[in-house]
This record gives sequence, C-alpha cells and structure tokens, in this order.
Amino acid sequence: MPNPLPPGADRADTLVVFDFETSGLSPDQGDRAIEIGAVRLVEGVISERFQSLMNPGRRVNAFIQQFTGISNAMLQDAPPCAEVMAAFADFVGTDNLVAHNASFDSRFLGAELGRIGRHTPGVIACSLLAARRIYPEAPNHKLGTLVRYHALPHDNSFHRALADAEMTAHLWLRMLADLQLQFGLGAVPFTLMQRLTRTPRQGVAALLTQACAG
DNA sequence: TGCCAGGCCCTCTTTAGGGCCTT
Repeated sequence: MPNPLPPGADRADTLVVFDFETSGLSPDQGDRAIEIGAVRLVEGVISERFQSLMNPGRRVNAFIQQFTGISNAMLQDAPPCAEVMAAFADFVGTDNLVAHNASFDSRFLGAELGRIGRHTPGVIACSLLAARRIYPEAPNHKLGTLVRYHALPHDNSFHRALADAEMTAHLWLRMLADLQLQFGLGAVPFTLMQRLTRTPRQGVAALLTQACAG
C-alpha cells in the first residue's frame, strides 16, 4: 500500500529503501543503472516492493556480470532505463529515501532521473553513515557484514537490487529499534536520523540523549 | 578479488594522505 501518512510526517520508519546495481562506479564516467530494487516501509513494515532490470543500451563487462549475476542476455530483454526509472519515480512519490552508502545510489538516482526530466523530492538518508555511528564496534560496515553481524533476514542473494534493498531495510529498522531501546525514544524522527549521520561520532550520544530529553 | 569516482572519516591532520564503502 502507498504511504498513508500525511505529507511531511517525520518518521524514520516510513519511507522507501532502494538499491541500484550498475555497470560501474560513476555515472560521470558513462556508467548506467542496470537494476533497481526498493521496498516501502510504512510504520516499520514492508508494505510494497519494486524491482526491475533495465537495459542500459550497452553491454556490461565481465566483472559486473560476475559480481551481480546479471548477464547481458538478461539485460537485452529488459525494459529501457527511462521506462523503469519513470515507474520508480511514480513508486517513490514524495517519500523520503534510504540507501546503504547513499552518496553512491543518489548519484545514479539523480543521473537516471535527470535523463528523463524527473526527480524525487524526498530526502535521502544513508544507512552506512548511521551504522558507523550506532555500531562502531562492528567488524566493518559493509551491508553484508552488518546483516550477518545482527543475524538479519537474508537469502544469500547479495548484490541483487531487491535483496540488498530488503537487507538495508532490515538493518535500518534494527538501528531504529536499538536507538529506541537504548535511549528510550518513541518513533524515531527521520530528521533525527539525518542529524545523526552528520554528527561526529563523539557527539552522537549527546545528540541522542538530547533527543530523548526533548 | 582488482581498476574507473566521490563522499565520509580518521590521523602520524588541517598547507594531507589514505582507508572505507558503493558497482
């Protein structure tokens, strides 16, 4: 179901978590999206899923095919990027967004939507930056490591867009739950998570304590 | 498991360098 909350509702558990598979690391170097996966969270529950391969109009290299399991044959039969991204923009609507290492996914989101004259008005938060602050003791902050570290649900389908988006959503919800438990917060505001990811590590406890008191 | 880039973040820093993350 679409987000039923009024526009502007400040909840970190109601948004769209998304992930791209791409032909490389930089849209500025000609790399394109080849798959997008997303889940909509509504008050902490996955209510909708979005997934599609997309044909970038060029072949992807052997490394990407091996890394993602997405072959050129699969992409040849996929709808074009423009069609998929238009549908994704409609799916997102005005919701806020979350991605793991959002600086990467937001660059591709902006590049692909820019090609079709669309944009998503919501703000993008980063689960990687949040995890570095909430779990500084983790072995590292790769998505797969954090999923295993917290024994979060997964089906071993790493590096596919929908699977990674679902794992990111579970990680995000786990972080919200841990903050609620540790600091006695109610529903965690999205704006608080944004501030968290911009706060130096040594200032995180003070920020959350202040949020709890306020 | 690498390269391509770019933002974040730590430190043997700030007039910089390099590791971590993403595909």
